[in-house]
Amino acid sequence: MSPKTETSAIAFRKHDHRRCQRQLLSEARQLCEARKLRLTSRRRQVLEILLASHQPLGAYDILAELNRVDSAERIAPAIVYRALEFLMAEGLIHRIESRNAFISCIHPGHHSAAQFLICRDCEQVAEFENIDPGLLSAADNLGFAVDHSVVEITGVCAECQKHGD
Amino acid sequence: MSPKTETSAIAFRKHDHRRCQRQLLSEARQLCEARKLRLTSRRRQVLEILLASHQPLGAYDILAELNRVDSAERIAPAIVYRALEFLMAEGLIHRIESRNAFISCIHPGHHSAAQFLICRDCEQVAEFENIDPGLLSAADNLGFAVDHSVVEITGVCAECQKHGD
DNA sequence: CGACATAGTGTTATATTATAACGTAACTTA
DNA sequence: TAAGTTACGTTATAATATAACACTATGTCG
Repeated sequence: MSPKTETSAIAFRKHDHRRCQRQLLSEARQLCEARKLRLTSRRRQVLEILLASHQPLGAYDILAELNRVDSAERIAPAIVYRALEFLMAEGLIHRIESRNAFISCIHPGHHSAAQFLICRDCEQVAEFENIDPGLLSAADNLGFAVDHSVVEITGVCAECQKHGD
Repeated sequence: MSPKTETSAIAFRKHDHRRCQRQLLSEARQLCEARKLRLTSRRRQVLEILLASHQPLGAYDILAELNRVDSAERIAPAIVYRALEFLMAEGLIHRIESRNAFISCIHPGHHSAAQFLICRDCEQVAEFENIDPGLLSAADNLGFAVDHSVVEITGVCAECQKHGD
């Protein structure tokens, strides 16, 4: 396994997730500061909810979590979608199209193409950077100008295979 | 441009679409016959609507088209979704996750992984077969068992670049 | 043929995901 | 502090998808 794979597939490896979480939040703060953007408390709340795991959450799951934590409020969907829009625009989270869900990015702010391996059993998601050069060269041969890529591979991770489905 | 690319990127090339359409419908019929499956008239209608172009259509677009063509009926969403489910299971169409839409498959019945280049201007979609070997080998190194892949690259095709956006 | 089993369809209702529109609050900067 | 801008809150609704159940068509075996 290459060092690159080690970093990318952190979701599928035991790691100190508290530290992972703190690290990513701190990178997000720095990034917003550098870009003169406001990581408001709503945006931070939504990011923190996503940073809590390497699993994708639906917008309404995030909404439920916000409403659970601060049970005095009754937050509406638009609020969550707006925070998600901001976080995606800044490369702090990704949308998993095949699940209508969102996940924290492990390389915050890199706008490069991401690829995901999604375990359908434990729902952990590993993120990789950089898209298939073969496909890119096919696009290039066609004169196709690439903008955005969605690469989502679903399957069963090694751990879940061990435990049986 | 390789011969493979020529075939795959048919959507981005001038071609006799009538013939393309007839050919794919006939392949679908043969495939269902071979598999002892019923290509009922509903299923055929939905397939034909998708075969009419190399553009993805939403389930509700298909529904509207069914209701337009046979204005006596008032068809419900479930009917369309059921036909789509059958056609996907048999590899006659694909779902484009990044658009919540469906498109006819140009290699009917091959259950192999498909990859798409989607023009955000003309909405034509080119389909390629076989997934990035680099990503597959990363999956393999992790002991990740791949089931299903979603590879959707959005951009602007050569023709639309010429015409300016 | 006729009774049964199964697969497909039609219908109603509802769940899930996402956005539009508009007013208010908070921050920023002169 | 006033004006401009950005973000938030609220209400309503749009767009996408599925569940549940009754009815119909098709196949099949006695």
